[in-house]
Amino acid sequence: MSKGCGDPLLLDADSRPRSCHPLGREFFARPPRRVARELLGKVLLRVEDGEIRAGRIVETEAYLGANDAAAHSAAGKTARNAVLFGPPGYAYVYFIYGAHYCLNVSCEQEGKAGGVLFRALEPLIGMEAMARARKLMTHGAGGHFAGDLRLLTSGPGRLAAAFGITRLRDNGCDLTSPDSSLWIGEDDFAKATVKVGPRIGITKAAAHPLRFFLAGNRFVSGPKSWR
DNA sequence: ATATCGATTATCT
DNA sequence: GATAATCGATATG
Repeated sequence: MSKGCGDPLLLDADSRPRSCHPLGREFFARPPRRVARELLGKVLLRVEDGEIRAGRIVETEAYLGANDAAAHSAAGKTARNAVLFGPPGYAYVYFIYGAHYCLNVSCEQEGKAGGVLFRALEPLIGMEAMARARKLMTHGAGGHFAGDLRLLTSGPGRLAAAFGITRLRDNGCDLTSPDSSLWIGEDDFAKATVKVGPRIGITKAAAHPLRFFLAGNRFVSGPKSWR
């Protein structure tokens, strides 16, 4: 039983999230370790053609700029990773394994690299659109996704696909502005216990405990033994 | 339930 | 030319 399931966002007449307000730039202008931990329980929103997709952030990883061999920014600024060196609160989207996009948010002040990878969300709103974007809609289900909701947003590649995130569209997007198609909000969610462990899928600097997740949440990625 | 493996391409050496 | 902050399919216990 995951916490947060019965914590719906209230929507006003414009279908805009009412009880959810954007996180300010200063939230992200801090060390990635801190931002990664505090992002747990916050909400990622995609607003497109008046339609909303939203998910509770339940798993993140911190990447520490120059002091972290596993970070994309470790070897210095390039065209690909430039957003990580820019001002805080912007989307860094990269393409990996010839197949998947992954979403990060820039941290620290401009000039200092650092970021947080979004690893898993608990779906709140727009599961049908997420299933469509993931190409998981089954025939004859009457527009309702009947499969396991974990297939939508449990994993960095999956959540990016579910939210229609691509580098072309979203790299450099301001995640602190509700006028953006993609932004991060805060509601009255009471955060559950946070757990920490080593990051996933990396070879360099693999031992550091920089993966954060909500204890026992079923939407945390990977096998049960990781939750 | 856990393990292994192939796919596929942007980016960097 | 090698590598990668992943996923889904398949095999095996």
